[in-house]
Amino acid sequence: MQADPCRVTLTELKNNCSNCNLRDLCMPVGLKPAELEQLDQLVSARRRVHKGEHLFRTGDSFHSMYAVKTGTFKTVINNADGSEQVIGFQMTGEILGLDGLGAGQHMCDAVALEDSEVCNIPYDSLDDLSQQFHTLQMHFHRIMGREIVKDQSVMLLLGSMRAEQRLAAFLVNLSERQKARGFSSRDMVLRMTREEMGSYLGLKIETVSRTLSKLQKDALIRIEQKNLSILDTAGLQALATGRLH
Amino acid sequence: MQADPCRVTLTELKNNCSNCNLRDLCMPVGLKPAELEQLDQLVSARRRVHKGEHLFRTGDSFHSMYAVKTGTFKTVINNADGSEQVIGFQMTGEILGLDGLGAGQHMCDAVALEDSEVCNIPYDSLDDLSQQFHTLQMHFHRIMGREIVKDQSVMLLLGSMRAEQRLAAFLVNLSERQKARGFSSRDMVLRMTREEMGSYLGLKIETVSRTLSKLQKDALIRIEQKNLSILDTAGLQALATGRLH
DNA sequence: CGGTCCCTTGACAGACATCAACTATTGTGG
DNA sequence: CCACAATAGTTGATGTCTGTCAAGGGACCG
Repeated sequence: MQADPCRVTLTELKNNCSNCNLRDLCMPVGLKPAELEQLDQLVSARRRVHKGEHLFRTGDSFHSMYAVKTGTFKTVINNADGSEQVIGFQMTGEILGLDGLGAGQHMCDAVALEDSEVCNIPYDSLDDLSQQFHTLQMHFHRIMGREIVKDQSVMLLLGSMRAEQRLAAFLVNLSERQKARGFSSRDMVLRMTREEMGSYLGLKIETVSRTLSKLQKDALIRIEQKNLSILDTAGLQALATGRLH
Repeated sequence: MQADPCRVTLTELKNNCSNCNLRDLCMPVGLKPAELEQLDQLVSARRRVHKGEHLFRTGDSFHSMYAVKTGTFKTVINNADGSEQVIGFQMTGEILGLDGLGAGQHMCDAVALEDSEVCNIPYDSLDDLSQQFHTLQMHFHRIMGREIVKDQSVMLLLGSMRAEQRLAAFLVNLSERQKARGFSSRDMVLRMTREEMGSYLGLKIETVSRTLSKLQKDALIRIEQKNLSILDTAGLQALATGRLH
């Protein structure tokens, strides 16, 4: 199985990490000018992925990681029995594809939730460059470390929270990530369906719907289709961290 | 907060990865003799940790990773509301402490489940050596990639399996890891309590106990205190992968 | 040998899943 | 641009799995 180039447009636009407005969030954090220039060489191409299309699939051989330039993705694991589960949502500035490092092939599907664009980070080149620039290597390790910690906090969520708490924690997390990107932490658009939320949170779609309704009734949020407003940040946070009930 | 040397014995025994019988499982996989020798220099000290003692704690600054030489550990996350959850069990040859890479401090507690011994892998040294030996760097990345994939498969378990399936998957996983270490995949000793199992699997202790009893009633396993025998590997596997019910 | 911790089992309750019906929204082709 | 179909979301009724509460037995340790 190969990365399907069929519907995915590969745009050979030159990237420029140096000037990218994501450089404080993404790969180049803390690099010196000379190192940044090298990184620019490495991150050579961007790639457009339309809504619903795959960036990569389970089993695709691993050559590259991807930084989300614009848009949103979901990553999905396919279970042995045919069922699938969303294991993450990636937004602007976040890195996709680290799952391929272990076995040399991707272990999940990455699908665009809206028309999106990613920067290609070829692993071999990053590897080589890491050998020259210690800062880059350290930063790469830090990114992987954060990925591990992030996954573990999801394990905590799935293992020990109830539906309302899971939703609250999820929304607070999205809000914080929006804020870190300079967007409103109060109003946002949920790019995923209720079902995808549920899959990620280990809940059925009906439970997601009911719980969102309840959060709205309790005046913590206002939700209208995909448009979310957080009305009571402190209250939602308190719910998420289990300081209530 | 510092690593507490109080009760943990630091033995300055010289390690020898070259001769270690774990070298096919652990850090040195696939290294050449010259590289192995360098690794021997790096992995300088071993450390004994008695049952119930901490190898590191949440908040300890991150200097080193650890390879389990003998024994078993659990890693535990402390939630904001005081509750805690087991997020992993580490056995011989497995690496502990990768969670510290992200923020420079450990994000979980590591506790010995029996008298154990670990090899110290100082991060700075590994980092330096990785710059010299590409093989080592690649191997380190692979280890981190596997950690990420492992965590994601636990997310799958917690998000979409029912109690019986979780236990089955857990026992199958333990069995496979035992086998990879040259031990019986049929008979083993569960080093953790029912409560720790439950915490890891997102189940209460009563459910763990009941479910184990049911697996025994169905002649899939035989369990007597901490001693487990797998009677029907295929059946357990089928249950774990959801090919039944 | 006694205390503590660990485990098991039963009865009951509660949270979430399932089933079902209905509405709203999005996408498609004429 | 409208009409229709397909997809997405909401809400109610009911069922089931797991959690909670409770009691008691057994193993381990000092």
